[in-house]
Amino acid sequence: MKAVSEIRKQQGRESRGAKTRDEILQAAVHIASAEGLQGLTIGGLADELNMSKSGLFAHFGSKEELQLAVVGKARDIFVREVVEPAYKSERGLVRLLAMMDCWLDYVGRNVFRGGCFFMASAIEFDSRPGQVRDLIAGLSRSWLDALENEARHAQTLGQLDKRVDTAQLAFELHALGHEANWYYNIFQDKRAFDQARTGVLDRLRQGATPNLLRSLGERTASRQTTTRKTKRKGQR
Amino acid sequence: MKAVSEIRKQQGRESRGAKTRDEILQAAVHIASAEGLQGLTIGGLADELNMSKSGLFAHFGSKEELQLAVVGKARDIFVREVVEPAYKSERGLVRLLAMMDCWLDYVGRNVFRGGCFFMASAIEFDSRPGQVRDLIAGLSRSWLDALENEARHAQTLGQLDKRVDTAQLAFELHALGHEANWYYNIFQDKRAFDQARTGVLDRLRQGATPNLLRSLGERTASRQTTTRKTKRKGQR
DNA sequence: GTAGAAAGCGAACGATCGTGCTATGAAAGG
DNA sequence: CCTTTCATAGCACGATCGTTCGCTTTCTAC
Repeated sequence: MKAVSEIRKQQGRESRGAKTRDEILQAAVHIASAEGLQGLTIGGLADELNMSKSGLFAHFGSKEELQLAVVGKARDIFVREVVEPAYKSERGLVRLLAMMDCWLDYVGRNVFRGGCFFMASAIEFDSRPGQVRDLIAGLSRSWLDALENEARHAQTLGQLDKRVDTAQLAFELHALGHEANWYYNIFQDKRAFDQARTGVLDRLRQGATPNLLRSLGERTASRQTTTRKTKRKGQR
Repeated sequence: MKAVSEIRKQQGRESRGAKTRDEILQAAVHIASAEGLQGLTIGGLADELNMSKSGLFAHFGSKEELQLAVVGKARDIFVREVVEPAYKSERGLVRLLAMMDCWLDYVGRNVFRGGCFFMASAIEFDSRPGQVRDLIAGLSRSWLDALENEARHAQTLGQLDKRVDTAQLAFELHALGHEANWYYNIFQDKRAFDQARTGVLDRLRQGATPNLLRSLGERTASRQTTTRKTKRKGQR
């Protein structure tokens, strides 16, 4: 009978197996973000954790199952580090801005060793059919939809001009986030985040209704209608 | 003496070795764009070309050398398919727009099987120090600089407002290109290109001087100050 | 035509890949 | 305490990785 272990699970107390499984995934997610989900190797992962290959393997049964679990773990981390903090802000344009801010922050904090996990794995698996690809695509879609959703809500609140195409806005905001991650990781240059934030504010300002423009203006330095020159801080 | 083969080389006629080497790289570049530069395997590449592993290997001497050659070949293709066509346009904003157009076009034409080669390999190698990474970073930088350069030239021509931060503009245009590639490959949805082009035009329109605005307006459908709703064509 | 260089092939190397099978230790239930 | 279950370890497998070496074929220079 497994009644006790079931109860423990419900109480949040993890069984021994679930605990090491989580430790495995914790390490795996960082390796995968740097080396890729394919470059993540069972032997290498076992070494890093001082475990036997077979003992680790038994937790998943196949490499694909491990990859799926890793993606799931990465999603949990993304939710904890980005989604939840952003969702503390009030709904509407403020939350949309918070979502972008938290996202850029999470990239800059190197939450994953090798940059945003989902961007890396999306590109790695985009031409490799299978469950892993589908899962990644679904999660990417969710985040994109969340951005668009919040933009639409901002419209119903009268904070965003109703003529704005929210799908287009979400696409462009998402593009700025992606570019920041790419630029930061390939050039090791934190200016990427300044530029991304500048772009985000510009996009939002462009569609904001006049009364909201003032409140947004208070949060940041003023900016003329054309893109402002940012002083080069010369960060490597 | 190798005088004759030297002369042949100068005449553009390739030696036998150089010819097969080129065929190898041609195939390698497509595999690498889909499977990654690490997923590109010498045995698999040899199979695809009906060659022996060792015969193929002899052309490069090491896998890293092969990877470097593949990146070089990808650069040649990028120059032929994107840079040269765009550089036929007159300098200034027109050429800047052409650069973005050719770039998006090249992604949509699936010039590389697995999407834009450089985006994939940049993300794959961004946390993997070595010559390959450095080469990719350098080429990425060049393209970004080319965009900024053209924007600056547009300023000297009086086509672009001098207050525009050209680095910021290049960053945002580049972001739209990257996002289009990402979106198209992960969602198999060509609407990515419409959205990217909409964004590009919006960015350029935002910084263009009044007299140029008219000529740009002739090239495309008119568009109010806020982002216009694009009808969903429901592709795939 | 013949010598020598260049190009390509086949077999094999040690390492590492994912994946089984079996044994052993720890924990849990009765 | 005994038994059953679960977590982990050890070992070995076939496949494939990058790489080496020696041999054969093909081309080129004189």
